[in-house]
Amino acid sequence: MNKEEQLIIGVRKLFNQMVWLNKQKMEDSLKGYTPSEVHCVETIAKNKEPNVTKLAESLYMTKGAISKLTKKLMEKDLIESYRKPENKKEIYFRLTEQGKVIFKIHEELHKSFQERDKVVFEQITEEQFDSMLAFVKKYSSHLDAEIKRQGLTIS
Amino acid sequence: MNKEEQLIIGVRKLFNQMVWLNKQKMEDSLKGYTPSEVHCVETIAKNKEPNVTKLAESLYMTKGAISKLTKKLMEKDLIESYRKPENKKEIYFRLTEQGKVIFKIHEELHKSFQERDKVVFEQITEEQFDSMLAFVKKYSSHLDAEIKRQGLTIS
DNA sequence: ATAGTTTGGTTGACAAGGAAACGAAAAACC
DNA sequence: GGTTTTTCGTTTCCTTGTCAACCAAACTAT
Repeated sequence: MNKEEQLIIGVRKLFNQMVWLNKQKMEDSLKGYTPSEVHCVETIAKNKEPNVTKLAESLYMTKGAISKLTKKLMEKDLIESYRKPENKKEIYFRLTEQGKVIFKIHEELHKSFQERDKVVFEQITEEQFDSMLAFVKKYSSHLDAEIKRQGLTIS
Repeated sequence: MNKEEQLIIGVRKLFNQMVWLNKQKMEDSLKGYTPSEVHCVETIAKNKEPNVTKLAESLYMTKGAISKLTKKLMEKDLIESYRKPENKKEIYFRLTEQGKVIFKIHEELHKSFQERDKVVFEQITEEQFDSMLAFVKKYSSHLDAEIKRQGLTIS
């Protein structure tokens, strides 16, 4: 097995572990809200003027899925929708007060994950860190180009 | 946003892109087989004497999911099950000839992904490569320890 | 030996998400 | 302006995977 493969497999495993482990924590602190709901709240908080299509792209989910997810989040009163007077087609979302609370808790949780994993990050140099960041960014835009090249879009 | 967060978010995005892009390719070359089916075939091929529980741990899925997935793969005649004479409880799996064909195609596909992404890997030094590998490995075992520490198991 | 415990696997009810078809609004084109 | 095309969001149907209850085999301890 060559190094490229090793790295990909390693990252996949790491990713799975993270999802698995964090899910448990999330279920404790944020009972009643699923990971994707929380993730959606987070994305709405961090994007400006997100609509269904934008959310679908950010979350790598289909528009249909987002449509249902946002509906559920509105029923749970975490987000609300609004429109712009000049456009009767697009629907935008923003957090409610309750949604902001959830977002805050989620942020705290992430800080605790960082605290938990601090030891790992302490062991690498600033240069290593930067080179990884650069690599990930480069790889990501390479794939973005590749996705575009194939005329693919999210959903 | 600090660097740790940036890196995690970057990796998550990268991961999503990869899944998204590769899924399209897979659907072309391996029509009739879903990504998880193929992934399961791959895992059966690469592990020695895999049973339901082992597969669940490797694939980060529940035993129930594996039970159904393997059943489907047996119906599609990609894998077959066998037992050991001294143990009437555990069920092991191995590839059929047809399964080996699928596995082979999947391997080729992966090579083509590597070819596609070669440019990205060419831009980094051997040292950078190794340091990333070491980092991922370290992080992974840190999380493994954390998972164990919490008395969590897969399913 | 046998009672209790743990481990391996299956099942059924349920929820999340994808695919495709659809209607309505907007944009593009003449 | 009217027509076609594209874009945006929703809905329905279906698949996949989780959860939790369950059974059977294996292990443990007395």
